Amino acid sequence: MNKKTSLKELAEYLGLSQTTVSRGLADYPEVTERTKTRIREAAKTLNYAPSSTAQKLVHGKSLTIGHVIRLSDHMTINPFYADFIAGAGETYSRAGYDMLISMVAPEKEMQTYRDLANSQKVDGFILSEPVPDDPRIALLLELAIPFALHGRSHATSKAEHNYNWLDVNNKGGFEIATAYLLEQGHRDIAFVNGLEIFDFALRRKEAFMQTMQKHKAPIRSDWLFSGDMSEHAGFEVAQTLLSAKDTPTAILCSSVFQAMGIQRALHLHDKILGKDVSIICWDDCLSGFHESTGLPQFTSMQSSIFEAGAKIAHLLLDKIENPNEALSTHLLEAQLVIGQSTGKGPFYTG
Amino acid sequence: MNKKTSLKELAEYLGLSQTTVSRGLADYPEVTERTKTRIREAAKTLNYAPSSTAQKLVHGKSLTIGHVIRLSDHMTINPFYADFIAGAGETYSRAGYDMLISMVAPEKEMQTYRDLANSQKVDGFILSEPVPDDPRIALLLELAIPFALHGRSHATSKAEHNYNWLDVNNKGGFEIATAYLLEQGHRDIAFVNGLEIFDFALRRKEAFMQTMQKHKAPIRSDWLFSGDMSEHAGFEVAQTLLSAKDTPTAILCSSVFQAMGIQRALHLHDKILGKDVSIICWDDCLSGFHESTGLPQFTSMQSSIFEAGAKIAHLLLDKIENPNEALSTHLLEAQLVIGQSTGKGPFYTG
DNA sequence: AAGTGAATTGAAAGCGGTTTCAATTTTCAT
DNA sequence: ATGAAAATTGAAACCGCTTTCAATTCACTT
Repeated sequence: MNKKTSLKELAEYLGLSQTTVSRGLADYPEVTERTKTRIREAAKTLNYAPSSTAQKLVHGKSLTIGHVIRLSDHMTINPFYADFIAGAGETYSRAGYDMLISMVAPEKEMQTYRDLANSQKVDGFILSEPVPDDPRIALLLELAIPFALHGRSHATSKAEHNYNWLDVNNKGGFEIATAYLLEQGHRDIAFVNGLEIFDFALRRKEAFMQTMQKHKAPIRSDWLFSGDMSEHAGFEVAQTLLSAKDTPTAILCSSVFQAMGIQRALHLHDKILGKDVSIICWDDCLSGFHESTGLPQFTSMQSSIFEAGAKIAHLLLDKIENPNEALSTHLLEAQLVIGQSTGKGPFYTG
Repeated sequence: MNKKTSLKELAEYLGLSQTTVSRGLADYPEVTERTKTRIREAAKTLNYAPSSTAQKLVHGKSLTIGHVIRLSDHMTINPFYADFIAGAGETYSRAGYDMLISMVAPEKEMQTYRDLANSQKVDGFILSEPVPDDPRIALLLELAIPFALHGRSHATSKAEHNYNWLDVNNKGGFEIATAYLLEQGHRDIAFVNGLEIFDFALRRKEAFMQTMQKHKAPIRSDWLFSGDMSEHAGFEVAQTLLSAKDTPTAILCSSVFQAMGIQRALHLHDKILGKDVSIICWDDCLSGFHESTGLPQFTSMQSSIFEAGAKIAHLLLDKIENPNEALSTHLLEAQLVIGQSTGKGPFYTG
């Protein structure tokens, strides 16, 4: 239980002043190379490392980025978030920043942002899964703390958009997906969305509706679903769809999980995926789901959420280190990747 | 861009000393209720909150727990870890601790532990996914920093076991699972393990082998697999199994993902799950996979990894706050939950 | 040898709090 | 009113580091 050595002790041990030792360790030019070496060696033998707390205090920055994660009713964390965070975390550590993660019940969420900002535990935040007029945005603008938004938040009032954001082109992506299904000869397409309180889900819906209309394809309101992006939710929706007397020939859905649930239901109803029913899903490229080996199972719009995390971390760090620079925003494009879950529809005109 | 108010400013504003104000905010008994109220109100109007950095410095603790996550080759994060962290994080915030997550490439892992400990950024660590003779354990014991281990690490040398651990009873769980399959009349059972470098995988294998032997059931070495706990890995294994001329009637596997991959292969081979082939899998109760609604799809050994996270966080905080107390260890039991993936085998003797 | 500018080094202030210990004010019995 | 005890308050030290600014040492020129 060796108590940590302090700078003072190290300086005494060396017979130097704290000043010189501090400078030597920080590689200041005015310290002789000879003394620097002495200092470094002594630091090594005494196992000295500066207290980051003390450094933070003197520099007035926490060098820490906050991620507040709202635990849902079931006290769980969105699996996509893990990959997102991995991407961000990698960038932080490269830049010398730490990542502080706070998991809180929904009702404490706002206060958590307040506390973290006021007590200066973090220099900035990353916000995820925005809803329109997201209250967190208003709060953080009020607190005047830097942040970056993963996604976009439609603001009804002409509130300032004084923050960096990064989003994937949800609308463009689902336009491509819908158009692809139509081109392949599908007209009876069901749409299984995420929860339509979130900005991304609203954009995806817009894309589906507009593309269907543009191509004069019928939109059946009983084929529009919105819910959890879980396997179970996908299964339930598909059960409903497949039990009706007329069924769609294609389904556009919002997550790989939903797609898997739909697939399970298809098997139950003896339908063949990619033949009787085609599926396109949004794929955030969650790790461990489809190894790079092997053909992708589902035709999907792919976009790496890991990469999104890394990029948005950069956006935030830029903002923190150059607060007065122009805003930067970033729109990632999703790729249509043809898998085994889509085939020609009844209206195909080669 | 209101600069943060400091204690000094608040004191001046109130015409009091910093001492009194600090005490007032900390609710010391020697401060009159009247002044306390004054102080609190002033703090609110000036929007004052103490700098956590300064507090940490004076108290000599960081009130932060470190989780170091090794990013694998594919720069991804184990999805189970998300739930585990959610459980731990919840406990931390309840106890006034923060969670610092560091994502690092494998080669930097050890140095990261060193740096975090030496710079006193964290008061302790949680270690996950131990291997036998885990080098991290040796390191942290040497650094004399508290930690708790999620899992166990078989130590060949009689190294000190001077740390708290929490594990789920992997061996007991798979004994139950194997025995259940045997009781149901299965003898030709394949075993699909996780990577057998990890402690938990070794224990599970031991359980399978011993239980099979005890029941005089044949163990076929070409039916023993070890690999990633991914959907893809499960699929590949099942493809191999089902393409051979004789196939097992049951498969015991290590994760829900593997089970799903196996299920996919079964469909491809026109085998019916729970009838032609039974599956039992280990289920860490990952969020979003099976909602509480609906029957569980797979027969499985269930254990909540969220709960494990919460419990081990307590173990660690205890250790930090009472360093000299006796060690505590905890073994969670997994529950056998009968789902739709198991049925009677050919040797069933009702 | 003296003087000058450059290269090193160190004392002390400061970052923003907490806490010890002494000083001041109140309270209350005499 | 007076003094002692109790209740409040505050000055200053301290946590461990960085950095300003002044002091010292050194290298060279004249």
